[in-house]
Amino acid sequence: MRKRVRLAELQLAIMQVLWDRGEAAVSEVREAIEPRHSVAHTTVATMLSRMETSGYVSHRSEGRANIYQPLIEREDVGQSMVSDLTERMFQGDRTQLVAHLLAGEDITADELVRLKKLVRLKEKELRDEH
Amino acid sequence: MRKRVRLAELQLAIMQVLWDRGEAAVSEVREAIEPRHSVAHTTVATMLSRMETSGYVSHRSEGRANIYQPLIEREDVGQSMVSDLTERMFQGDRTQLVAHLLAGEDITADELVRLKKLVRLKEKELRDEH
DNA sequence: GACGACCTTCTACTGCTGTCGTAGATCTCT
DNA sequence: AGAGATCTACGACAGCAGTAGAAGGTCGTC
Repeated sequence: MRKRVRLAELQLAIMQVLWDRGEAAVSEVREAIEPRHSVAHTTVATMLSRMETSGYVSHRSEGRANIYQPLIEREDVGQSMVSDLTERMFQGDRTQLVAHLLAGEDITADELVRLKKLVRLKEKELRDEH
Repeated sequence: MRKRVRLAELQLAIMQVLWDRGEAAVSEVREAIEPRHSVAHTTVATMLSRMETSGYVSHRSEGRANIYQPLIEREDVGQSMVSDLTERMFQGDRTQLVAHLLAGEDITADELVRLKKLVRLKEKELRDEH
């Protein structure tokens, strides 16, 4: 059982970059998050440094630059955050979560098909476990 | 379009009580959240007072006590928070969200059935819109 | 009419997140 | 060698969430 991780806004954006690329220098991270989060270079550096303290990333030094790598996995964090929301907002009722998801106005027929597939797949998986 | 609301841990716990009961005095709220959040009476009072400033609740005074009521709706907050997570964690891909939900180990066959029903219902709803 | 129980309001402190500026190291190009 | 660009490291500060003590009002009951 991995421990629960809850990442805040900017931290998550930064992690996404690291997950996408495997590793990245501070300036790469900064550029990558630029569209949504327009912050100074030092802001990113500070964040990364703190995230290292928290055990989320590690770095090695390459020339003058620090290259950061993720230490936690995207899948784990994703699952943590979904469970977390389910518990806090819907008292653990997963169907509630999905209900709210579907209530979002702009859901497409195509998405619904994919969702059904996901559920069917999981059903099969459950059956095969015995 | 209602505005996005993101509630933190304790605040959400407090809102849940108000949603469940329609309204509640500080001490009621405190008792209700006790199991998960064991905090002083004044902590709850402070929180509620700040939440009033943020426009999440309002209160009227009944005798010596303040009775608080929710000003935001459970449904709206639920949807806000789901959208928010979907965007921040899964780049808006809702199927990803569900995939992670299903990856939680302890999902039951019964839940899967209910999920399928939800999706089918939504499909029907979409079709009927034309 | 005084006591204790119960409430609110005010004030304050901690820790986390976000945000940078400044200082100083280093590389790179002319 | 000197000028710029680029990086890190450090320190600072603001805002929000959580937490609660102290001070002071109000109510019921002997």
